[in-house]
Parts: sequence; structure tokens; C-alpha cells
Amino acid sequence: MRLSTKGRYAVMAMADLATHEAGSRPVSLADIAERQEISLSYLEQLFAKLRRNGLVSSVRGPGGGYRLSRPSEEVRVADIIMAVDEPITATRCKPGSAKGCATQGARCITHDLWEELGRQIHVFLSSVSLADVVEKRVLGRAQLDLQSSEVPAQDGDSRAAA
Amino acid sequence: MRLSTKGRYAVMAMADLATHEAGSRPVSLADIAERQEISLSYLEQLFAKLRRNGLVSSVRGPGGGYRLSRPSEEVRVADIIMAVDEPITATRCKPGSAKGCATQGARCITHDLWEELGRQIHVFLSSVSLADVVEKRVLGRAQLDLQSSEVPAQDGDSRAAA
DNA sequence: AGATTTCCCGACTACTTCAGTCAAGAATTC
DNA sequence: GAATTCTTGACTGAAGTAGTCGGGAAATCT
Repeated sequence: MRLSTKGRYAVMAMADLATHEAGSRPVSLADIAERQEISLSYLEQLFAKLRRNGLVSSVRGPGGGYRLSRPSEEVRVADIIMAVDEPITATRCKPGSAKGCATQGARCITHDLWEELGRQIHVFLSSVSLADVVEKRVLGRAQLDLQSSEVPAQDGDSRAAA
Repeated sequence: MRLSTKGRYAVMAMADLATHEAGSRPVSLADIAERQEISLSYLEQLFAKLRRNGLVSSVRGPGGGYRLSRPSEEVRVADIIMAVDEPITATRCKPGSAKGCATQGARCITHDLWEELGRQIHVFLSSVSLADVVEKRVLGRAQLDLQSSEVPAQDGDSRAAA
């Protein structure tokens, strides 16, 4: 799961689409571009990918635009991000790669860590639907349950987090 | 919290340091560079930042090298990544920024989502200590507790995750 | 003292990716 | 057929990544 502004733009656009999808009229990219302040040409790229991945369907001609293929409750944020972001080079841990991971044939020391982090991110973003985003319900669905955090609170915690 | 290969290299190097920190001898960057297949000059950059953030201490001269400032149980992975990665522009959601977020003065639709994701990542990486990484104990410390995942399993799940 | 080993620091650079532009074309409606 | 809207591909400027290079400074050893 790759996290870039491209994915964020896509989620913003999809949320806008879900919000303004009233009645039967599709939503034009021009409208989304104006409301979300994203360039039209860039949106076109994003929606081309979203369409190929079956998340939206298009209607051409005047009055045309895009529509969600499924109700917003059934669209996961993870789906959107995976649709627009390239498959990613998987923490550069491919068996063939010379550097980074796969040192001496074995997986590198930190391999498990990044794999687990990727899984955590994926689980979280899969637990949030587009409807959740629109209705500002991003908490509560998935919650990290820290058991026995033995790591003491450190002094240097004034650094910018998140 | 920014996630880049730079941060990954830093964690790899710190894990290597924690592993080979036997007795009282510091570990030289040349050794780490060879074992982890990271260029020496690049390691020097990373360790300069790690040192400024108080994660390691240095010993000069022959037989010199680096040492962990604290025991590996007390070093959180999040600390390492924050030390080497720049403070980051916080999901481009600054009040002053013209684009992206802060549309019409209000926070953008997806603001809460990314903020929460950032928090989840930070919590996870704070829950894992360097000792956990070295001893391959990255699971079980923090575990996502999904309550009532109503999102149905979708067809297209063969896509590369993580 | 002098040589060697190691950390220390700044400048420079090839490369890739990101974010976005530009231009042309095809389908649909009026 | 003219306007609208999606569709596609090529192109580009800026930024960040992953380094390299070169010269130092402190500590140790002979």
C-alpha cells in the first residue's frame, strides 16, 4: 500500500462524488475540480484509473460525468488508493533485488516490521468506507488495542508527530 | 510521520547496531555499511541525524564507532524514523496553504481520515522497540481490533497489498 | 610527533517520481 | 453539426532519493 498525495486526491474526489451524487445525474469532473481545487487534467488521469478498476462508471456528452459503480458504503478507502497508486515495489524486498533486502539470500532484519506495518495500514484503510469519510466517521470502526505498552514515555515527544 | 526508504535504512542500521553491540566496543559505520549493503557516506548522513537526536553516541579514533544511547528496549522505531525524516508538511493541511486542504477556510473532507491514519501509524511504530525488531517480535504488541467489519470481502482482492 | 583510523560536515549530482500541463480525439446530446 | 464531456498519450518542471566526493577533526598507536 503506497501513500501519496495522488491517493489522497483520489479519495477527496471520490468523497466529493459520493456527496454530490444526488438523483440520477452524473457528476462532471469540472465540478469536482472546482470544488476540491484539483486541476481538471489531473482529475482525468485519476478517474481513468478509477474507471479501469471498476470503482466508477462514466457517462459522456452534455450532462455526462461520473457515477459511483457501487454504493458508497461498499467502497473501501483502500480500494481507491490501490486503484490510483502503482502496485509499488513492495518494500524493495524482492527475491531478485541485489540491494536493501534479501541480504545474503535471507530476508533483511526489518522485513517483518514493514510487512506488518503495511498490513496495519491496509486493515485500517479497508475498514473505512467512502460513506464513513463523507459522514466523518473515521474513528471507532477500527481501533488500535495496545496491550502492555512497556515503552516509557520519552522526553523528546515534543517533536512533530503524525 | 513520513515513510520513506531513508527511514527504513535508518531502522536497518540501528537494528544492526543493536545486534552487534556486544561488550563495550562501539560499532563502526564501515561494518554496518558492509553488512547491510548501505553506502558508507549515506550512513554517515543518517547517523549524523541520529546523533543530533540523541539516539546514538559516537566514539572517534581507531576502534571507534557508534553506540546506542539507550538500551534497545527503550528505543522506539518511531523515534528513529522521526530523527532521519524531515518534519513533513503534515498532509498539506496547513491553515495558510492555498490548495488541497483548507478549502473555503474549512478542513477538507478527508482531513480527519489522514489525521487518524497518521495517528494509527505513529501508535504502531511507537509500540515497537528496536529490541522487538531485532528479536523479530513485531506482531502481538499492537493488534488491530476490528469490530464488526461490515465491508464485504471484494472480488478484486488479488491486487498486491501491503 | 606522525601516521592511521574513525567520525564529521558540507557541497554536489544522477536519477526517479510526483504533480500537473498540453493537445488531440471520440462519444453523446441538443 | 456544434457543444459538451469523457479518453488518451505525450510531455515537463520541481522536488526528493540515494547517493558521491573531498576535505576536515579527534583519538589512538607506534
